[in-house]
Amino acid sequence: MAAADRRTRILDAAEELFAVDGFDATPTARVAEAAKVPKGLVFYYFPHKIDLLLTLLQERLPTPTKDTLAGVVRRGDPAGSLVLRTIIFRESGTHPEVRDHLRQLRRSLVELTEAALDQAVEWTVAKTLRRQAAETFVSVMLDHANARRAGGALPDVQGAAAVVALAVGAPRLG
Amino acid sequence: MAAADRRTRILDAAEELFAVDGFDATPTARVAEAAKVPKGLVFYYFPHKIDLLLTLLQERLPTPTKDTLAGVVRRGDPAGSLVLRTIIFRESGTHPEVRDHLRQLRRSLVELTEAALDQAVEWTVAKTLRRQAAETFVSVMLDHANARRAGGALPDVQGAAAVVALAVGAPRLG
Amino acid sequence: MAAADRRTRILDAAEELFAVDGFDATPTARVAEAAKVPKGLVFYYFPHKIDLLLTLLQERLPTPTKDTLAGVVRRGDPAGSLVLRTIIFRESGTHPEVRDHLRQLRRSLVELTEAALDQAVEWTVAKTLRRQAAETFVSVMLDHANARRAGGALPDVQGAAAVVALAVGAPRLG
Amino acid sequence: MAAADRRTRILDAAEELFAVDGFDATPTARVAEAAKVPKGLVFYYFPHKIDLLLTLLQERLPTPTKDTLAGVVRRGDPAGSLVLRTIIFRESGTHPEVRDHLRQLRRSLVELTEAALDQAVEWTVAKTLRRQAAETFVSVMLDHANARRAGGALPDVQGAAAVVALAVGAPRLG
DNA sequence: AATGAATGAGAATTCATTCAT
DNA sequence: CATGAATGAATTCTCATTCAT
Repeated sequence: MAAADRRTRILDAAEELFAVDGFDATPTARVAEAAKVPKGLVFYYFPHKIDLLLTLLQERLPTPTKDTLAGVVRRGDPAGSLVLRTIIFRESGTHPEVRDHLRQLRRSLVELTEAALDQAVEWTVAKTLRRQAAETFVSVMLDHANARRAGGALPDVQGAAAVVALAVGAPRLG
Repeated sequence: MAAADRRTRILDAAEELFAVDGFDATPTARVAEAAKVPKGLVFYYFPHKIDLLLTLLQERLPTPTKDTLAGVVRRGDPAGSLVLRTIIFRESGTHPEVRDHLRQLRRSLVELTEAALDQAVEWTVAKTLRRQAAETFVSVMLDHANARRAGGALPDVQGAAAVVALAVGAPRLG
Repeated sequence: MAAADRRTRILDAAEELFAVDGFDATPTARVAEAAKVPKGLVFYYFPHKIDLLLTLLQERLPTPTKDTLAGVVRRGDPAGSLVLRTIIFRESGTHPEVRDHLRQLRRSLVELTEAALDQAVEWTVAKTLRRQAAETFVSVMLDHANARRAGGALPDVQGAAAVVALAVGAPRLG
Repeated sequence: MAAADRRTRILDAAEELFAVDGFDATPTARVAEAAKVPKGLVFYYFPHKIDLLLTLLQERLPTPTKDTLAGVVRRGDPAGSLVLRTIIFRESGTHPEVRDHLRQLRRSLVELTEAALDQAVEWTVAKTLRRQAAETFVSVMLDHANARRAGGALPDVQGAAAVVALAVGAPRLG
């Protein structure tokens, strides 16, 4: 219990710090400090630094769902795990395992969006257009997540939803 | 001129290495090695490592032009400076100066796209829609550049162009 | 008895691992793992790592016997491990107890060899020569054991036996 | 010059410490300290700890010569440390390069001893016996060096020389 | 008696940066 | 101007040992 608790605290700290400062720029010592555990304990649970990142991805990155999508459109924000996606973006260029997660995330988002489009319109949308529309929207979602990390002005996800809806002739998307 | 040449070689090497491995993961020694100059010379021209990155941004990141946009739509590829944008994305979360560059890049791309939309359609597009359409397209462009660095499947920029064109009622965009 | 069993398994594992990888290069955790006991138990029975080695010395290093010697000569191999084990100790040459054991082992091997020589020849060998011959042979035995760890070509123990036998004028030694 | 000097001091310190305490038991920090250079400099010249050992091997391990052998026999001591140095290498029996050096050293010592035997006796010694005699003597030399590290009683190298000489029928060896 | 979580003192190694020449 | 030797703070990781339960 205390044990699980401390492991959790370590992951919490890592998530926060990796998102803010980046994986490479975050010494394990700082993770330990933020988690208020001794340095050795971090390596007890996560023998290599990269294991922290991988564990975060495996245990905390939820598979996108219909709700995810709805949340994105409604609030312009991909629900809870935005922080983790932030991390994914940053590190995917460097760590292959992370890259795979990103690839998968994109694919499942596209599929989900296609399904959402199908439900949103009453008529049949041409396959190609549907795919293009879905990919466009997913790009905006990902760009949004990425921009949030990068700290610039955030793209307007709802606006994109409107644009895409118009393109497929639907009144609204979501 | 030999001097200018060596300085250029250093920047070339830095650009390449930063793009591939990331800024933090690239020791200055490796830049020197790749540029075939002595290590001391790198610090002679760029007293601090970050100066390499900043100089790259200032001297080599072109302001987007109409041609940029045309190139993106036509070839689905943001012209020459993709590499630098790669760097921008990766480092923007960590280095404030870099973040500013990214912000500016996005803004000028949006403005440019709005202008392009105006030219592409014969009638007047509602301001809000035009802005949303432009932002959507810029998101796709940036997502494309980012995805290229991350190494996943590349989003379909031309498809996005088609979607956006449809949304604003234009036959084609570009 | 379960207890005795587990203690034995720990010593077995330690002996094997120390012989193969060396004392310093073998973490106690690996001993525990190899013995299939929890890590804490190793320290329960052997409060300090060195105690593993010392116990091995005291409980498992048999006093060399005539049979030992015969085995060495006949098979060119230090029967089962007697000498091989000495290698273990050499590792921690800094530890006084270990050094003492090693010294003693050498002495008793020399004495044994002298006795063997006496039996092998029918006439009396000069004391000095006998001692020199015995020491020579013991050196070869120990060098053999050492070389085995180091992984090089093994010295020819039987050849050495022949040489020594010739020197003291005996037809054969062993 | 100052540079070469400091590099030399590092190697001197390493040689001394490795011989006394062993390779594994000697932190690079202690080498630096003994050489009176900053820790970083050790890694500047020898990027990995093992390089210290390898360099010692390549630069300081002389090929054994006739004089070596004579010294060994005459003073019962491996002239200056030739063999003593080999002990260093035995430490890191896991490193292939080190093992190779050790193997080679043994071989060249055996060859040298065979040549010495040929010169020492007037008649022809049978090939097999000569080889056995040489190997025996080399084993004693190596065991001597080893025992020195272990700190026990030193085997009598001159006695071994006498034994070997007797075996091949020569009055004296060396 | 038994154990696995916890700890912290090192260990090797990296690297931006300085500076004497 | 140019350079490569020099530096030391920082970083990841290891492991013997302790101890609460």
